[in-house]
Amino acid sequence: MNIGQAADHTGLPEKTIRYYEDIGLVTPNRAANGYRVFGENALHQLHFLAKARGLGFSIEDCRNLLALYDDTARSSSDVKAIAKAHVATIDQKISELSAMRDTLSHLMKHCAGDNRPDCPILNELSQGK
Amino acid sequence: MNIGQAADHTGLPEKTIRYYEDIGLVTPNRAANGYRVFGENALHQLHFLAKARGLGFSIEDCRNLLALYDDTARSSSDVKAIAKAHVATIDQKISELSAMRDTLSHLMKHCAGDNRPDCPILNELSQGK
DNA sequence: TTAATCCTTCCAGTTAATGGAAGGTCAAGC
DNA sequence: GCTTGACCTTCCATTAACTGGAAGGATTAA
Repeated sequence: MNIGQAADHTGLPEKTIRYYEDIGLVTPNRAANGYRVFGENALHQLHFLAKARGLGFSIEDCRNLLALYDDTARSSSDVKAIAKAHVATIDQKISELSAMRDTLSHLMKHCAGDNRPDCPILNELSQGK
Repeated sequence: MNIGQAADHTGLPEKTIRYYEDIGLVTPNRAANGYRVFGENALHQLHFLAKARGLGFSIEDCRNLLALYDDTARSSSDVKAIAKAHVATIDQKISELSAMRDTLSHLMKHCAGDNRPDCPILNELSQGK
């Protein structure tokens, strides 16, 4: 299977697949003409990557998860630890974003949003040390 | 005021301040020795930037907000529109992160996290087209 | 005078791709 | 056999918003 089909199969852009090979996440074979050939194994890895990235795991997390997947002597606790750290990161981001959201929507409630220049949003941004 | 003091005042790293000058967000004066000199105006802009960035506005948003701040003939609706778009972006991110979080914590609940290799998290990542 | 800070510019690296140029390969149709 | 178009290759540059570090000039205190 060439890269085009692999892209169709996994939903990953060709560029992304080439990039994943570049950084050593996948290693497709090569045909005599230099084209990448994706066998069942490589395709499987791409699917794995697509899912893991879709869940927000970093590339390095993905690398580690793939290694654990290949390691039949793994401990599930290692996998769970990665997931746990990732959830903590997500929670952190969510709470930061929520705080921003609250502040902003509060300010917006007090901004007339008309053609006059007075604006509580700008006032807030411009004042205070 | 030199860049060190400006950094202390605003909480922004010196590097970041130089970067903001580089991209044209602030334009401090220069002393005879080449050192940057931050007057009241520049310092004020840095505070503004620190707050706006703290609320997650992009650099381009910040550029536009600063321009609106300087424009006394502005319409508050222009400011509000930027804020509104930003809140929409934040909401989008929050919902994506929440979805990831839910999926992950569901998977984690079913992962023993012991020294056995069986792992529902890996199973999920590795299967399904 | 010298050592410790502080300042300068410039170059490279970060994350995870994405865009585009220049060019080789292949399959179909005439 | 040739051309056309789709598909593939590599390589270089760019994105966002900084951050790190090197090399070297300026200032200040002892």
